[in-house]
Amino acid sequence: MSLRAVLLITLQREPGTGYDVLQRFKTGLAHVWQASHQQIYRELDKMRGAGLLDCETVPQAERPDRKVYSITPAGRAELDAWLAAPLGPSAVRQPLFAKFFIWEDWPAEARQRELASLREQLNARLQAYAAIEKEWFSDPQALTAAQRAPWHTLRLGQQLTETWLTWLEEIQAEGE
Amino acid sequence: MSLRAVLLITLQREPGTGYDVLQRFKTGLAHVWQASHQQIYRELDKMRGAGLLDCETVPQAERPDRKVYSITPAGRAELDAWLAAPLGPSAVRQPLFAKFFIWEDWPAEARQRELASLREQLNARLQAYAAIEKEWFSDPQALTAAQRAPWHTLRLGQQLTETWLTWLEEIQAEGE
DNA sequence: CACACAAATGCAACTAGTTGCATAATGCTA
DNA sequence: TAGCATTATGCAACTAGTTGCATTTGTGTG
Repeated sequence: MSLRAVLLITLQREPGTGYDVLQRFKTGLAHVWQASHQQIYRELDKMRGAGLLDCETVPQAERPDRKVYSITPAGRAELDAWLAAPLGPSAVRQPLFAKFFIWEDWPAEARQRELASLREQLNARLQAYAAIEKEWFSDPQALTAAQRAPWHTLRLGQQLTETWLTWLEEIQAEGE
Repeated sequence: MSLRAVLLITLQREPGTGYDVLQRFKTGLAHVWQASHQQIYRELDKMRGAGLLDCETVPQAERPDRKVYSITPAGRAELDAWLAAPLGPSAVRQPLFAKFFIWEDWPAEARQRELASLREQLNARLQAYAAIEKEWFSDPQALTAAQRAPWHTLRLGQQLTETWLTWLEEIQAEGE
């Protein structure tokens, strides 16, 4: 259901194609939602079938047609209903934590590789956040309420990543 | 794949039934992995079929048989392979963040309910952590290396939850 | 010129997880 | 004594997400 809602949100802001949505998921929305192109195309088609989206096919010279989706009143209603209902708790799945539960059998070198790899991932994430911040929220003082809200989500993302990194550094220091 | 690995870990520590594993997922492993009984039973049977687990059926007077699973050498090998390979990055899916991206159309009362509900969930999580800490790690000084590792995961869980709560309080304060 | 990449879409087969229902005994509570 | 929780298992149908492959044309790189 949540992918649907995210698609409705991005398309109510501005109609677009599956490919457009994919690009938004890769840049401005990267810390909010990620999905493969296959999933996006399939879901958009299902939503059109369910009457939540309209689809206008724009032929292009010598290239595959662009299918531009826009939200319908029914889609708008579904989005409003989703906004109104608080989200349920999400399931906990922490494969890394599981490895810590079998510490005795987790070879030291594998462990060090794992933690180094995680560290890279976390640093890469911080860089991605910085890029988004620079592009969209370069002046936090000048933000309107509507811009300020998504900016808060970026801040939380950064803070969570920093919490991870601090913990990681402690663990790595202890490992020597 | 990760559910498999988590099942291998819990069963190599001590053989048990699907029901046993479910109980462990509800208590000591609650911040590591959660899965429904259906998923667990199905996966255990598939793993037995793949030769990763042995199954011994223990009949009980007037109740359904207990099926006690234990890990085989093949299962052990699969677990070792999983431990050796660093985990890939996990997909980002933050439905709450998505709601912040449509702030203009997110009614204030729905928003307040959402944040209040989240706050309860986070506080409940902290309480669950405290219960686990009390039961398993009451004396952090006296922990062996093998106990110390899972204790670290609990600490990170707590710190992440606190990061969330601090952020939430800021957002709620700003909302007035 | 060959090769890779970007723009733009899609099918098919798979794995992972959810939801609803069902069974069957025991023990506890109103 | 009726109803509910616990112990213990499972099927069937569903939704969600992944992986591998395939098409067509332009544009840039070595």
